[in-house]
Formats: sequence, C-alpha cells, structure tokens
Amino acid sequence: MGIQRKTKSLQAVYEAFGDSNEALSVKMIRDRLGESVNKTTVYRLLDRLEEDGMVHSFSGEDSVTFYARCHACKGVSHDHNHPHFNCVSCDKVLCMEEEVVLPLSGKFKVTEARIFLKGICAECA
Amino acid sequence: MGIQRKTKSLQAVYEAFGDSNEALSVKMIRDRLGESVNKTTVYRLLDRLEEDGMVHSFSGEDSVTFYARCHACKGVSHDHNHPHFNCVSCDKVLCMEEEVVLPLSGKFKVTEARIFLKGICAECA
DNA sequence: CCTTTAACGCAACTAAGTTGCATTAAATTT
DNA sequence: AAATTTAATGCAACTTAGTTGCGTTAAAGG
Ligand SMILES: [Mn+2]
Ligand SMILES: [Mn+2]
Ligand SMILES: [Zn+2]
Ligand SMILES: [Zn+2]
Repeated sequence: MGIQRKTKSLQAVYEAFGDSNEALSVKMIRDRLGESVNKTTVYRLLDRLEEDGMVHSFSGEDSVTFYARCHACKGVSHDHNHPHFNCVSCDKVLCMEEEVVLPLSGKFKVTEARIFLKGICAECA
Repeated sequence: MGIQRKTKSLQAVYEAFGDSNEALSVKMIRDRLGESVNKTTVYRLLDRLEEDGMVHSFSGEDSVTFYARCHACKGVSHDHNHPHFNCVSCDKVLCMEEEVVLPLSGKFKVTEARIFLKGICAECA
C-alpha cells in the first residue's frame, strides 16, 4: 500500500538522496539527518518508498542494505538488475546506468542478476 | 597464517562441503554437523580455510555469508569473480564455472565483480 | 474543530558475526 | 612414553543490522 501521508520524516528521508544516483545505507541517511528520525521509522519509510517504486534496495558488502532513488525505472518496468558500483577510493556506492546482459548458460535459467562492482569512480580517477 | 593443526572440527567442517560446488552458510554447516562444533569455531575454521585458499566466501541475500570449496582456483590465480547462483526452487547456492565479462564503462574502472544470480538450476528445471 | 487511523518513537527482541579468556588437545621435544 | 608448547576450542559477553509490539502523535478529510 505504500505511502499515504506526506510527513516531515518522509520528506527528510527522501530528500537525503538528493538528485544523485548515490546509494545510501540507513546509517548514512540518519547521519545526514542528524539522527533526527528514529531508525525504525527510517526503515519503515524506506519500505514504503520501495513499495511505491520511489527507491530500490540491494545489499552491499558487509551485510548492509543500501537504498537508492529510482531514476530510469519510473514507469511500469521496474528493472533493478542494473549493476551497483562501489568506489574503493571515495567509498561511494552508485547505481550504474549500463545494461547487464544476463549470462545465458545451459545449466541455469537465470531470471535475476545482482551485480556489485568495485573499482574507481569517475571523480576519483 | 591459516591452518596449522588438523583437528577433528576442521575435518568435519571441511567435509561438510563434500565434492560439490554448493555454497553453505555457517548455519547450514552447523546443521549438517548436528551443532557438534561451536559456532565461533566454525567461523574461525572458515577464516583459516579461506586464508589458505581452500574455500572462498561471498555474501548471499539476507546478509548471510556463504562459503564454498575452491575447485577451479587451486593454484596461484585465486579468481573469485565467478558468479554465484541461487535456485529459487531448491534454494541451493552454487558456484558457477562460467566466466563473466565485466561491463567496461567509460566512467568506472571496474576491478572486481560480485555477481549473484537467481533462477532455476539444472536439477529443478 | 473533530474524528480517523497512518505514521511515529521507544523498548525489547532476533540473528549474524566478533572478541576475550580460560581450557583442551594437536604437534613437537625430551 | 611423558612432558612441553601453543594452536585451537568452547563459552559468555558483546556488536550491529534489522524487526516487532504497543502506546502516542499528527496528517488528512469531513
Ligand atoms: Mn540502483
Ligand atoms: Mn564460488
Ligand atoms: Zn570515488
Ligand atoms: Zn534447484
């Protein structure tokens, strides 16, 4: 059912992402907000935002879930098979625009891909 | 420094993998062993086995770390960029032999890839 | 302004994984 | 075959991400 009331907390959490394609963890979001919003609330807001297709989530490295605003996938086709990238220099986690070709294999029928890449981002290069 | 003593616990944990390319979580390993080995010990054994290149680890879906025996990567080139596959039918997590072409991009310098695929495995097809 | 109930904050909880420390048991030496 | 050394183990206590129940607050609509 998603979001039904536009509360202060909701706006604060959503605006924490800005316009960028940077992915944030709950801890990072709360840091940006000065811990003003209760962590349970942040989790629940992100759940609702995801339900409504406003953000998507994926798990990063150390068993931490990241959330990012949906940019490309506004409409019907919520294709979140796009790769995510972690810059080892600035530590940012970003959504990549690039399409991913699902590796076709004789043995496996692949329907979903979670691709987490590491390396150096454009700004740190 | 890795493993220095071939203890009963070590053999039990290592043999839990069998010859297959199936990946196991600590919980799964302990279930197979009838909880006979303390969980701290299992974590430490897996750390040492990984240090010695006998197993490799990667994070699965729900913030659970999986471990699998190293098959292809016996020698010097410990290339663990191979994909891992989760069958949604039998729930098994498997190492895939297939090579994956890293998505080259102008913006990002990719050096490492964690690829987690979902779908239907050969036996469940 | 009043009512309804979605959203909130808090405390308590779960589960994966880690750490310190005393004890046990491999491996090596006598 | 002892005695010695210290890697490995078990336990309890801890950390951190995330969840749940419940009483309270506040957004939205009449
Ligand atoms: Mn993304
Ligand atoms: Mn593997
Ligand atoms: Zn960077
Ligand atoms: Zn299967």
